Amino acid sequence: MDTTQRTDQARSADRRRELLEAADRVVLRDGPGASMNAIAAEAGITKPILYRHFGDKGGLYAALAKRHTDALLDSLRAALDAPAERRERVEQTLDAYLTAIEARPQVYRFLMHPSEGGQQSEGFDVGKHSAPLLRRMGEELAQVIGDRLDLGPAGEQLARVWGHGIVGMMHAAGDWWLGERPCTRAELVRSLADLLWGRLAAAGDKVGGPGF
Amino acid sequence: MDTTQRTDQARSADRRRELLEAADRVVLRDGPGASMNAIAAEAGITKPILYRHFGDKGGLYAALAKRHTDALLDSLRAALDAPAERRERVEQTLDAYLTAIEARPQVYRFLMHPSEGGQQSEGFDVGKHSAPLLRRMGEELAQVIGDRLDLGPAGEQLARVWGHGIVGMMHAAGDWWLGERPCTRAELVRSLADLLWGRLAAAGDKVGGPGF
DNA sequence: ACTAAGGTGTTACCTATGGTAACGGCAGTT
DNA sequence: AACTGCCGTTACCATAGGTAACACCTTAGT
Repeated sequence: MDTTQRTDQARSADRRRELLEAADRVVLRDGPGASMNAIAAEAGITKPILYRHFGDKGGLYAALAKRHTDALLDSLRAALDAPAERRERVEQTLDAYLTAIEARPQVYRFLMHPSEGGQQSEGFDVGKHSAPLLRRMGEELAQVIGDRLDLGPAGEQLARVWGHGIVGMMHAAGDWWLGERPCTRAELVRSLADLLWGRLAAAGDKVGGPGF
Repeated sequence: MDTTQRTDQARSADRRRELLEAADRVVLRDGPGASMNAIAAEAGITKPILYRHFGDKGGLYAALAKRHTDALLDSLRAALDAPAERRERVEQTLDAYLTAIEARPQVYRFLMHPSEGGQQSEGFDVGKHSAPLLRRMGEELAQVIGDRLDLGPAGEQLARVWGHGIVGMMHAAGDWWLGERPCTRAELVRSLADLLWGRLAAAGDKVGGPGF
């Protein structure tokens, strides 16, 4: 009986992984607009099985998103925990994120602002995934900041604001960069780190201008 | 003949505005998942007319988004151009943005991460709108920064990176804040401005910690 | 060997939605 | 009176998400 359940569960888990991998391929190929039918076809089966495994499309996409999100967060954590001075760590982390989105843009386009790829203008309610990743990254960063920096009495809150703010900065800049490729990754990293290091505040007004 | 065309055009424009206002009401009520049927019903007409006016759902939503986007950008420009010193302006701008999203969260949820509201998990390809607003804000800010700050040879590029980065920071932090309300708007503004002013870089390590 | 359970898989169907075709009517112009 | 141009309708199509009902196969227990 134990063995039965174990084997059953194991097979089910295996199947689930297979299905997720098929879904992954399709999403990577067709974009986030991929239909359940297409995914099922790629997996060599039909829709109802997908629904039995994942409940609904949101469930499938959530499972898919979780995979990549976890992977990305791991790589970011590694960069954040590296033995180096602060500026170096920040740059490493930014670079890790940008490297990831550069290597597999489709994946991260899917995670961030879903419905975009795909020839069809169809779609579904994918907004649910974007938030989770950004939020998780924000909270994670906030944790690190709050743990390691001495920010005074309201430090906890400050850390959270900064965590989400920095993640948002990274995300938006990365997204824009991925679309226009106006510079190298290293330059982007430097520019963002400079921003975080207060260079905006320190910069001088342009001569003759109205000041800023 | 002239009069004819003029009156026809005028009536058409009026109608278009009416339709947009109806769509606005529905989107505000039902979220971005609002169906074309619902919008048509609210306007007291049927679908084909909407399609004649806006082409497709994307067109309608684009028109809708443009309205709000323009309005928001105006208010941001005003804050950015106010006669005050730099820090003050930055805070004013952040505050203007946050005030706007606080006053009409539904609108900005629609503009930013579309498909989210609505009881249905239906949706359509709204990802197209999010980008435009963020991008436009980013470019606008980049312009201001590039125009007024002396950033050396690569200043142009730096300004663009910063523009998009800051906008992303504002967006993500605002979004998170709107969801959790962990502090007052003024506190959030101060925290973000502090971040921009390099307080992250300047903060001391926590005693006993591994450093950051 | 027979049965019960729980997984896999199918076909066929329902519903809602974006989108369109074909039609009719109502104004003003010529 | 005929023409043009917009408003508006009903009816329809295609596609996508999601579900019901049914069949199969493997394994456990009797």
